[in-house]
Amino acid sequence: MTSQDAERPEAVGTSRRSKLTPEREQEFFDAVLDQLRSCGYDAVTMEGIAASTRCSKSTLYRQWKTKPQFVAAALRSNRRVRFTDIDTGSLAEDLRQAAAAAGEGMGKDTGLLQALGHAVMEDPELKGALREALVEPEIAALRAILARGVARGEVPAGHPALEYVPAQLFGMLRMRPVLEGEQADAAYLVRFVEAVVLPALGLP
Amino acid sequence: MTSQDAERPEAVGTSRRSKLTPEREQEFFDAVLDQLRSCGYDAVTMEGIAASTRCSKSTLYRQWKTKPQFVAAALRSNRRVRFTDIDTGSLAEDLRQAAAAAGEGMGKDTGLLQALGHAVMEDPELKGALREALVEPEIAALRAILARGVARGEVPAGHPALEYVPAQLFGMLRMRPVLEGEQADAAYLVRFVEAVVLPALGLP
DNA sequence: GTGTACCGATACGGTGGAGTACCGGTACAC
DNA sequence: GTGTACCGGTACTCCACCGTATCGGTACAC
Repeated sequence: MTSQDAERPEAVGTSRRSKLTPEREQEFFDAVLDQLRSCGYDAVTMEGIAASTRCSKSTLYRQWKTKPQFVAAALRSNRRVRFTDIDTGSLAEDLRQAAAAAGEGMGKDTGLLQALGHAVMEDPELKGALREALVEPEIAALRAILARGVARGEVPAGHPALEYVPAQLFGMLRMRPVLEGEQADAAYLVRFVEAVVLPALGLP
Repeated sequence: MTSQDAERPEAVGTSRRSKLTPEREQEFFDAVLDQLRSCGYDAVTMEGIAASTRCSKSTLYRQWKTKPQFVAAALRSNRRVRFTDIDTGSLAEDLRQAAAAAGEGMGKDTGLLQALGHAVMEDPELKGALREALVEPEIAALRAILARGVARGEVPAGHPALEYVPAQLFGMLRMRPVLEGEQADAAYLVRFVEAVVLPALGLP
């Protein structure tokens, strides 16, 4: 219960006005993201977050001016790319691993994408944070995988199926729950890659 | 403006208590659907719908007990399938036409799907209405197209890419706006079908 | 020890939407 | 013509949330 900061090496000489530790801040963000995923954007309330993290609304409003800014900050805190480490030397295998990685951990990010749906339309800051935190890094990493495959000569440059690969992966991830009522897990996505993506690219 | 019922054969002997004509009812539903598409579920308010259709909240609440029930009724009124008329005798051409049809008119339905995102989680009635009105009919029609192709021998039965076709189409429709910021129009979807779906099925 | 500045709690004003209640008008039945 | 039942309008209660203000407690600086 008490402030369990122990030592916090980065916050020594610098002028950190807020006494909130980064860990504490992350607690807020995690609460926001959980709430977003489970109940949608409108269900994220400053009062709810304050209550569930045992802080006060004042504290939240001291750090972030408005709710959209708060949510945007939480999104940015979530930035982390899953596809960057993938580089097996074979495009087919890279794509399989990307599919597996997507299935493993990305139900979460897809949930966020879903939750923010229309809220994004109205607040440009939210929109920017969403793209910056979730969409663009993953897309870029995926395109890098594809570019390496092209550079190795596995697929001819400009192959018409190339441009659709990222959207296909994300699309399947997003649509399977809607169409079939089941999560798009790693096994499903790997099967999809092997049944559709690889053949479309002319790979075995 | 006046009650333009003319004749309404179904409402003769039976006890139709409400004096609302079906056309009037459809006005309400259209307002709900428009609002859903443009601003999301939480933006649909009984007061807003009442105002924009020049009826009174009382009227709405006389017909439907709660807002979710009202929205569900509106969804069900929207049921209409777009893919059923497609049957050119060639699977490739059928899929091209389906893609075009999807691009033409279905930004609308996809908008609904998006708008209802999480609201669906909380109200089973809404969830049922959504599936019943939007998801299942289109999927079924698409599967029928595929089954005809299989029956004609254009694609071997059990081809692994078959099961993914509906999700692919819906997925692209849904993800392009997110990933590229542009609508997935008919031309885009037809190109996608030709670049990915047909090759994956082993069609020219 | 003293000061300062932040934290957590709580109370408050303001807004907006869900439902409800009531009322006058009117179309249709008979 | 009279009655009935529904429609549209409006006013109302209730409630949840945003964002602000105020206050006591306390950790840390010096």
